[in-house]
Amino acid sequence: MDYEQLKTFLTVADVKSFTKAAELLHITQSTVTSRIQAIENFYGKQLIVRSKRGIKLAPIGAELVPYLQRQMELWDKSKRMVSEHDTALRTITIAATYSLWSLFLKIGNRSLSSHRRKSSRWDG
Amino acid sequence: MDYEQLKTFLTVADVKSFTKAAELLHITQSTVTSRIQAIENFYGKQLIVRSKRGIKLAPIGAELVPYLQRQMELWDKSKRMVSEHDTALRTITIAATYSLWSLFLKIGNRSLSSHRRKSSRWDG
DNA sequence: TAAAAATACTCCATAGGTATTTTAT
DNA sequence: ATAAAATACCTATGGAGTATTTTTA
Repeated sequence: MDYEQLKTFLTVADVKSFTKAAELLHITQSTVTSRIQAIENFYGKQLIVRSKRGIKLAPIGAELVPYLQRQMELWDKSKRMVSEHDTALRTITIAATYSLWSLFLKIGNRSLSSHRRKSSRWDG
Repeated sequence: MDYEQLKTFLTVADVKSFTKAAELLHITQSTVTSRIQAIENFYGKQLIVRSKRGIKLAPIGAELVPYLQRQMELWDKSKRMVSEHDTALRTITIAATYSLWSLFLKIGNRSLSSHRRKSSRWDG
């Protein structure tokens, strides 16, 4: 399970729709489906119940959400730590919880550009 | 970044060797190299300094470790939650920290068998 | 040399897309 | 007919291995 899959799961859990989540995340619905399947395979259990009238979280899925939110927060925090490490600015930590997840999504994720190093290793 | 990459990074950070980490994790050294590179790409920064006499954590890498340990704990906790969800047993939570990481590795990770469901979706 | 990490290369699995199908309203 | 999720299919990327190379002790 990776970062994108986790984000997708939390979004689906929040908006209770695969299609809606896909729009918010700017990916296709089929990608949402496969990411959710990937997470369900990771845990070896169905986390989301697809029923006649829309979807809902399975009990274990609901139980999982706060843990995964916390994990997501840590992930983002660590990303922020790294990206702000050399900017001497000590910025205010935004203590948003992922319960207002969809708001966050509208703000958008500033994509951490994958700046790769050119210099040779072994150069300590 | 995913679970395996994170585990690999923490192992390398612990044993301060790619080769040793590879043995502990039962993967090849080249896989360790590429997983570390993947994490460094994720964060967009070098986390491990390869120097003349072995490797060491870059400052930001060291700063990151406790956060990533916490994240790993949450990950494992969530896996345990799910796998123990239907066994009525309320077992004792093992509150091991990942500072004794290599000990854990010797015990080995019981692989969560990827038990996939056959029944059709849409059957709520 | 010997040991450790990086790299080149290959193979295969997975991820993500488009288009289509299934299911229910 | 509409809407939502699943599936089939294709392509491209990435992951993991083996073997080799580079670098330093």
